[in-house]
Amino acid sequence: MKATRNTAAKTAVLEVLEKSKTALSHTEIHKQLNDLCDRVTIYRILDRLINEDTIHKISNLDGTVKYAKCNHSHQRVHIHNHAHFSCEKCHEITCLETVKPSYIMPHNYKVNEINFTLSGLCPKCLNSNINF
Amino acid sequence: MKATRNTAAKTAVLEVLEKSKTALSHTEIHKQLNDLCDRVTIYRILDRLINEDTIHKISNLDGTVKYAKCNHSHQRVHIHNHAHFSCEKCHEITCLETVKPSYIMPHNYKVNEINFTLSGLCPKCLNSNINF
DNA sequence: TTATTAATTGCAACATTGTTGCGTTTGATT
DNA sequence: AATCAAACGCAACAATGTTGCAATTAATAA
Repeated sequence: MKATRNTAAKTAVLEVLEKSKTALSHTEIHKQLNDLCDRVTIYRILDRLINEDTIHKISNLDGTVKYAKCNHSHQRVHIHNHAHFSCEKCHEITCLETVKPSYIMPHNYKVNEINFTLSGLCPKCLNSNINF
Repeated sequence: MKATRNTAAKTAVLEVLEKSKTALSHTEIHKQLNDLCDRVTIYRILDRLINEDTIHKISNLDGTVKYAKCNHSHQRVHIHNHAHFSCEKCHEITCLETVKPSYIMPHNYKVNEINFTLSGLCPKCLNSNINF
């Protein structure tokens, strides 16, 4: 495989994702970096980080794509099959690392990966709705 | 609510989706209609069909968006919370109407909708892999 | 430290997907 | 047949992602 380098831009992208509690879109990352590097460069860095298994990509119900740092802390083999929550009000996406769905598949399907996204109201927005 | 009309284009779009065993993208529908109507018209028809609850929209892991006819046959109240299977080889998306995941959520989240997509190999592609 | 070289970057151009405004056409109703 | 709002086509635009290429730079060896 190709050697991969640590560049200022890559470090900065990773730092932004590390600091964020929620998954971020390409545009959000670009804004936070404040023209440190080109739009295209960010796409390429995100691709590299995904290949390195440092971040993962989340496709939301509404078609938006977000990125989040992987949590490798507890497993030796990293599995992406956790759930994501997408808030309908604030549009934040959070990883629900502890939520793992169980399900029964029909025969003759080979499942390699699952994507489980729930949407509704996150705790923050749920609380601010109490006054309704 | 606004009155909705039956037009040639709407009938044709619905027919294409009815005949298809798998979910189709906007582009795929457009090609099948063979310039019966404008690209934009198809987007508007799809929006209307979703509002009428005749079809549903599926966002795939890779960011592609597909549409499929709803199966209203057995329930009085139609629920979209079934799973979808996305084949990594032929890229077809099929509705797994019988697969409903069970899961345990953390407190303080209000779940309104769920999206459960599994990817891997569909029965067709799994069989053609036997010779490997 | 300097030279080497392949990975990375910036820029421009392009592709795809989806949206909006507006004048025209058309389906359903009277 | 007349009415009129829904639906349409077209042009223009916006957002998101990709590609080719020349210039720059990080990591390695000399």
